Amino acid sequence: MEHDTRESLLDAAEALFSEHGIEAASLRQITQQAGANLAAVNYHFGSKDGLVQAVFARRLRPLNEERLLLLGECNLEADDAIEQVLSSFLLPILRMRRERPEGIRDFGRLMGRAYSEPSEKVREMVTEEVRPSIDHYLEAFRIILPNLDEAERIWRFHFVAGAMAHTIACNHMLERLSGGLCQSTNPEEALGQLVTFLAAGLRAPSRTSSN
Amino acid sequence: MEHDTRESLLDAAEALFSEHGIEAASLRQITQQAGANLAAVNYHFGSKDGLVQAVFARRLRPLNEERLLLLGECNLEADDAIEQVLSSFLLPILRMRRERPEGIRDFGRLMGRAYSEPSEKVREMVTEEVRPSIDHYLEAFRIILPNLDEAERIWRFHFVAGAMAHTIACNHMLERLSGGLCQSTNPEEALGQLVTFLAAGLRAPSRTSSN
DNA sequence: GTATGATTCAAACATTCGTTTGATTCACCG
DNA sequence: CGGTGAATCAAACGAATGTTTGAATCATAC
Repeated sequence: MEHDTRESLLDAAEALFSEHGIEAASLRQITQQAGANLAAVNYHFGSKDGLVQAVFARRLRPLNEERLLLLGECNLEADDAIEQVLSSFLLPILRMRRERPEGIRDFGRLMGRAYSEPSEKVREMVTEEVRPSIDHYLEAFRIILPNLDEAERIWRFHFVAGAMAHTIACNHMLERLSGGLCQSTNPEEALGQLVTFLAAGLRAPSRTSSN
Repeated sequence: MEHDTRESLLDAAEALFSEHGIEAASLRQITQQAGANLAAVNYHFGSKDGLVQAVFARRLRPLNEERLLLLGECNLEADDAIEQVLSSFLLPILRMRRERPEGIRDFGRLMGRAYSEPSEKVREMVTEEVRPSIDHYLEAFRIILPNLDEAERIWRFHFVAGAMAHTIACNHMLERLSGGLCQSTNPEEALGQLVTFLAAGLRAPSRTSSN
């Protein structure tokens, strides 16, 4: 089973990156939690940077594929096209936090933090991994928000991404703020609240155009 | 001028925390940029943690004072009460990024990242510094958004904070996304876009209540 | 001018980091 | 069985981290 150590390293790295941050998680912690030798990371991934990249790529590729799949199923001319597009964007990553082989849960937090990572190397890595998906969504926005000018569309897409990232990365704050009243780990609840809020924001009249 | 070194250390730490992250900015970088001796940080602040706390406290105290001052000036029964409250919340930190003694510019990015800091110590430090301000805003929300139930109000306040934090922390991404079309460093422009979007989101009908 | 306390300084402290090395173990095929 | 390459291992590498130390320097007041 050569794959076992590789996967164990990715799982441990994902969990520890999520909990302590990328820089603060040491290779010694990671390899110990994975039950592997210290040198295993450099053997399998070349370096810590290689490990970081692999951690993101493992989840981001299928994540963006699922997004684009759902986006393709949206009816962009329906009355609720905005809600459909938002759901296709938000649902895949929200679901990630609850489902399947346990480890995926951590990736949400890690991903929510990735946009504002201090390390430029990490930010560029993530940005380039997400960019093609972003371009498709901006294109969809041009169809479902024709009354906005291009700058407004980009601003509002930025806000959508911000609310999503904050919801995912800062669930601890939401729960403390609400005294447990709001549970951001429940994907259906989080999705509903997000879509309602963001769809209304996207529908706000243009600040410049007459229409 | 005993204050000179203290302030220089705070300025350098603020800039380097903002650029490289709190953990990645070393005391040697900080003291060198401040023109001080390596031991100066431990002398003036006791430890690196003490320095971090001082960096946040220096800006957060006046920031929250200004927020509450502006909030007190809002007419919560006016038609545009929502816009007024949002402006009072967003404007102070957006202005910080452009104005005054140079260093403040960096604090926005640092603050935008603070909510999702990996270090729990830092997060709690910032949370406790901001909490009283948050409580006042939640109270204002109860007045201007009476049709929502409490959970919805907290969710939406969370989204407001998220869009703001993302706008401040990830301006680089907005500019790259738009090819320079959107300039988040312009506080008036950013405020206008944010308020338009967020006010519409806050006005979305309740998902549960009948009204 | 000299004494006192605050401040600065160069140097070293013990840890920890990511990475490398070279030997050892393992699985698999001829 | 013997051999070949992948995989794992303990050990050490050099560099960087936050912190501490004790002497040197400064400003201030008597």
